[in-house]
Amino acid sequence: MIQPPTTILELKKRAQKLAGRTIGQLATEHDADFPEDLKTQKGWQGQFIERCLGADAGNLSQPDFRLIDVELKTLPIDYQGKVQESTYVSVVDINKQLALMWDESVVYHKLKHVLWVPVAKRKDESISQSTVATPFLWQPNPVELSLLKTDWENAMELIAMGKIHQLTAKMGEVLQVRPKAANSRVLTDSVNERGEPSQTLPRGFYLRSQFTQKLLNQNLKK
DNA sequence: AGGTGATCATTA
DNA sequence: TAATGATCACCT
Repeated sequence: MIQPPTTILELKKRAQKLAGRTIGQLATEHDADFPEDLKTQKGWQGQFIERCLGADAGNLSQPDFRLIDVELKTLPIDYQGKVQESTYVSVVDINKQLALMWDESVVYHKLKHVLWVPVAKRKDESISQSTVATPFLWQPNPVELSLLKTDWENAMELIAMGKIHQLTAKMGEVLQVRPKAANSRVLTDSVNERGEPSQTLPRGFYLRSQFTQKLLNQNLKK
């Protein structure tokens, strides 16, 4: 078990050591097995990198590194540096009675400081051949923060109005809401437009890949 | 049941 | 082919 990093600098140093290494090399060092592909182990890579860096939040709704309040996100890219997928952030609170403010939200707490770990992979390449690119720490600038806050507030307002059925993945400039469940038949408690108890498919907040692509590009320029 | 880690796979 | 909607594994 790797100890959690106690300072940002320590985390940064650990992360930088991963750059240029393949997942196969890291798995050997950490005595870990890796799956053939991610079809049935979609979260394996993210959890493996967490383990490599000493993340300690488990599945609590908190940033991964609790001592320093930093969230870890792996970012799937190709060898041209193109982001391959959106980034899951957290579940959507569909049945919270009190209306939360942005500053108190899980989304804000997780995104206010993120260690991005880009992992490059070719489509026909095995997991073990995937290569960690250059990890970078990110804190949203005022513009980014404003975009996130607006998207979050718009989504939460619809939910508070009982109009979650109107909430689609097409909404949100940088932060969207999409299903987040074992399958499409799963239901969770909600409240409808008349304020009556209801049920709906669980949803999650996701960062659009166009947004994370910009973060990656900005970091390359530095 | 509902969080974590996400990517898969079909649609538009 | 990008984006949306669906799904997989593990944990508490």
